[in-house]
Amino acid sequence: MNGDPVPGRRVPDATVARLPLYLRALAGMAEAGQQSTSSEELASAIEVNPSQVRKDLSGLGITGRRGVGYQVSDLLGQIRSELGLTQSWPVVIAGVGNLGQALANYGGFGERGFEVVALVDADPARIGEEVAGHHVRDIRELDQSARDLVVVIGMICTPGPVAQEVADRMVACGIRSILNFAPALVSVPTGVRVRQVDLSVELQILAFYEQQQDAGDWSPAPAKR
Amino acid sequence: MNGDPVPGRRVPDATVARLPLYLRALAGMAEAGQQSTSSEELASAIEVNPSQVRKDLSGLGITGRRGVGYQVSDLLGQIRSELGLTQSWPVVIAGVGNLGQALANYGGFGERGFEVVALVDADPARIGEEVAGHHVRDIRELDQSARDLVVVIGMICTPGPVAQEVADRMVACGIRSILNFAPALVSVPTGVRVRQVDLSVELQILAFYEQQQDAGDWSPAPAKR
DNA sequence: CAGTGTGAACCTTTTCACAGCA
DNA sequence: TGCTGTGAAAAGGTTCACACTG
Repeated sequence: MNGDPVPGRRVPDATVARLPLYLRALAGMAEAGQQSTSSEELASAIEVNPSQVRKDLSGLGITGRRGVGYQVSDLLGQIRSELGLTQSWPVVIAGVGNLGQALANYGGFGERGFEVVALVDADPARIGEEVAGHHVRDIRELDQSARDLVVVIGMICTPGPVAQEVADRMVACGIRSILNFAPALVSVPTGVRVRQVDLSVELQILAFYEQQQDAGDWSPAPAKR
Repeated sequence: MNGDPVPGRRVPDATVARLPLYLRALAGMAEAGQQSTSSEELASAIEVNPSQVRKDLSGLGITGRRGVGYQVSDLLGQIRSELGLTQSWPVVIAGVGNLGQALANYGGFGERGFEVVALVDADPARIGEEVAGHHVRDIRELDQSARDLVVVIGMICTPGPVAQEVADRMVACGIRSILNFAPALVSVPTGVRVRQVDLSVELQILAFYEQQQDAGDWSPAPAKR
């Protein structure tokens, strides 16, 4: 199945971004008891071209059977292993406002091997509160918590202005991957990865296309993501 | 009318995706009382190449002064108008679980011209509740609400399995842009736009790169500044 | 001069087309 | 026969280099 003898080399970023989508589609098929699938079925499930699917998979060294397709269970295992989801990843959330609480309670993480193990905040009123089965701790204990729990992934759910400070603190205690929901860019030393998720950015992009439609009538609606 | 290589205005998707980032950077500058800026400053604020900035702007027909730079206030106005943020967009949220509530309370939308005007849910226990200053209404009244309030943007914050059903309902009442937070792809007729935001996808991508580092030899990955 | 505007080179990603194999 | 695997072409996006101008 895997334990990959490391087939090709570097996986294109665009492929990496699609792996979670394949995973979701495959999980659905497996749950429905489906045994095998095709590049065409996968492609339509995630809305890309079938050759794209074949390129992605073959680039990972994953191979199907010609004339037949891919084995759902194999594929599931291989992609899961490629994404590093065979282990469980402890995660810390900084900032337990509305968004932080929502994420702490969000079931989708656990299902995929991410376990929220600590919540921290700077607001004294919040410290000690119980959220999603955890005590909220003082952010100044982050160092302690992160090391104790071997956390390497942190999520920032604070207001924008303090995001950088929180990120620095995370980096200082050995966190190497940060998912930043605060509406501010944070900068980190090389070797640390940041992904930015700004909810209002997505809305603004929708507004752009909405307004395009109103303004000048383009004949064919692209309909692309 | 003709679907040909139109000389005028076709903004590349990649540019559109950067506009909200420019906007945020510019808003910060304006707030700090800064009068003018350069492609270099903007570039470093959003972490792209300066020529990228000049390409983006000139592609929008926005022009600076050679040897000088761009006027912050002008630029702000032009990008805001390009994004359609001179008007206010009424938005409806379907699903008031943790995430829906967080979004309903999220300040970042209002600042940018998105106003949450209605919350709907299918759970009888939730209907009538007060969330973020709104009564939660029965999702079956969505049609009524959406038309009354001229909503064209909807956010889906329901569990995955009902997302498609909710999307269909939204489309049926005239909503043309959907931001889908549910972990499921929804399909819609052409002319309706969907953007998918899956919180666990982002985490999975981080996990991939995290694992890469652990696994392999240390051929210094670019790690782009 | 400092910093924009832009053609051309370059790189990444997607799509096409078809050979190859169960 | 049906569907994978993959070179080759096309499209899309980014970076370079430099002419140009206030």
